[in-house]
Amino acid sequence: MLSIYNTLTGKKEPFHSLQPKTVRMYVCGVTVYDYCHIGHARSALVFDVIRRYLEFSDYQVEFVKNFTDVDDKIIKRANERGVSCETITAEFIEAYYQDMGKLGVRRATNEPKATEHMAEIIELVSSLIQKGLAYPVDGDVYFQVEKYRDYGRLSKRKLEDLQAGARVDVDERKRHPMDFALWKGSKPGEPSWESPWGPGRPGWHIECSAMAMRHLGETFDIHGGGMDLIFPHHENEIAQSCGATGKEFARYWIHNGFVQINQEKMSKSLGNFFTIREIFEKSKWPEDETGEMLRYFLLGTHYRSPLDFSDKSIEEAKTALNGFYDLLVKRLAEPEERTTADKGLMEAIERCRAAFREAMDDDLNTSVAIAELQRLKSDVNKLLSLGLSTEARKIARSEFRSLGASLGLLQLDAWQFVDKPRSGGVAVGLTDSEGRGMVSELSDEQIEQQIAERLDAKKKKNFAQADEIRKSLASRGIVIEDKPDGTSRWKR
RNA sequence: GGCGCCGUACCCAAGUGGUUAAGGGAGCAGUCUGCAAAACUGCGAUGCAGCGGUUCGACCCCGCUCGGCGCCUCCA
Repeated sequence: MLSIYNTLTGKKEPFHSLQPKTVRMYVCGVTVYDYCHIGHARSALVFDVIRRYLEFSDYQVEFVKNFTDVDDKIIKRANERGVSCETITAEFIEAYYQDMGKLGVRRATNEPKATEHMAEIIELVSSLIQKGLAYPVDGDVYFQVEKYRDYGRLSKRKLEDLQAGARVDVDERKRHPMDFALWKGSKPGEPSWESPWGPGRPGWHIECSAMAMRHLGETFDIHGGGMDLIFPHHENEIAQSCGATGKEFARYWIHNGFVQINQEKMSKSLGNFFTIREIFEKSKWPEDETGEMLRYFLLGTHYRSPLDFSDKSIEEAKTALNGFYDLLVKRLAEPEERTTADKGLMEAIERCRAAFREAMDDDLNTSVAIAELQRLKSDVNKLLSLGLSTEARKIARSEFRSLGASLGLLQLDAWQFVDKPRSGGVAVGLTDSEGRGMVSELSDEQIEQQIAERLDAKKKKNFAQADEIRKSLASRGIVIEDKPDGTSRWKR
């Protein structure tokens, strides 16, 4: 039974979907005016994993993630560049897909844009005015927070407390300083849509309410986003949505913790951020491996805890991943007739499966889930030396694959090599390599040739020459491992 | 000023009112090996920021102190 920490109640709660076997969830996406940084990556990844795990648990998931494509910052960027807002948003939506794709973040089942939901937004604002929860002023429309009883319920704040520390500009036209814009009258040169209050554009919060309700209904299961969205964004969404429908909006509110740099929140305003593409560009590893390293690193900490980003932590993820992929390759390279430990494998798998589920069921404890995968890795390595049949190896492989899939890990092509050995050698793809660029200069055949020469030298006890060849290959990123039977395997 | 979070070994990071405080990385020692590499085995917090309290018993509950962070404005 899955239980999830619900920001709304401040507790871990058993998860029950509204409709059996179906989960409807909405996650706040990004405002598309710039490249995404690792913080965005973490958020996207967390909800990607929640979605994957729900599917792994036999739910059908209707997953809606929006793009905010009308916003001050977009307008600003468009003006700076002298292009249209559409040009900007199209560019960064494309970049988003590229970056998240590299991280293995699957696309949501629905990815709506604010600009495509003006009718729903205007309708929602109108109904709030009708209900006396909002008021128009000079082409703007504001939500009147004092009229909504439960304002502050999500962020656990009282209106008075908010006011005391408020750093918002005093606007004479607002009835209460915390009243927020549902609709903004447009200034000349800004994108605008016709409305009962004149030409304008929606405020930030209303678009999410409108899109969520349009695609998931008035009440749905999960609403997620980064912790910084709790206030005011999600608080306002609740006020608008519940205010308009009189019904509950989202039932479970899930928020992920921040990525930090040296213990400080990573953010645009602090300037201490790394973009996703920057990390891929700087990485000395191939793209899919870098993606998985990042993913492993980001899932190594519980999703609600802060997470410090550093090069070192990424490298550590690499080392840990090597262990997994190396195991898969090993199983391939050494086919086996014996079945001595087959039974032990089944027990190990059963144990792992149960522990893995238990961990994930406990508020998505990916740290423990990964630890269980590690334990299985260790178990299998031990059993392997006792003797696992080819069939058993296949079973173990698919177990790693299926458990890994719910985290989006261990899905790399390297895995496929298990079925297709490459001329005696094995390309692992995850190894330490200096001068990776030179690797491609050596074909598999050339490498095999070198290895044959080395084995020959070894047979003649000419270890100096054998070591020389090994060294030479190593300098080109080829690592040789001698097997007990006198042959060698290699990897890049 | 208000609301909230965190402080676990060299590093990262789970966790529980009471059996050995997960797992990974690094390190050291050993098995294997011509030597390596990989794998395996062993070692590694008598203690979970500090001080009090509750309790038969606390790292886990309560209070205080110190240190770090977040939100209250746009923010994943």
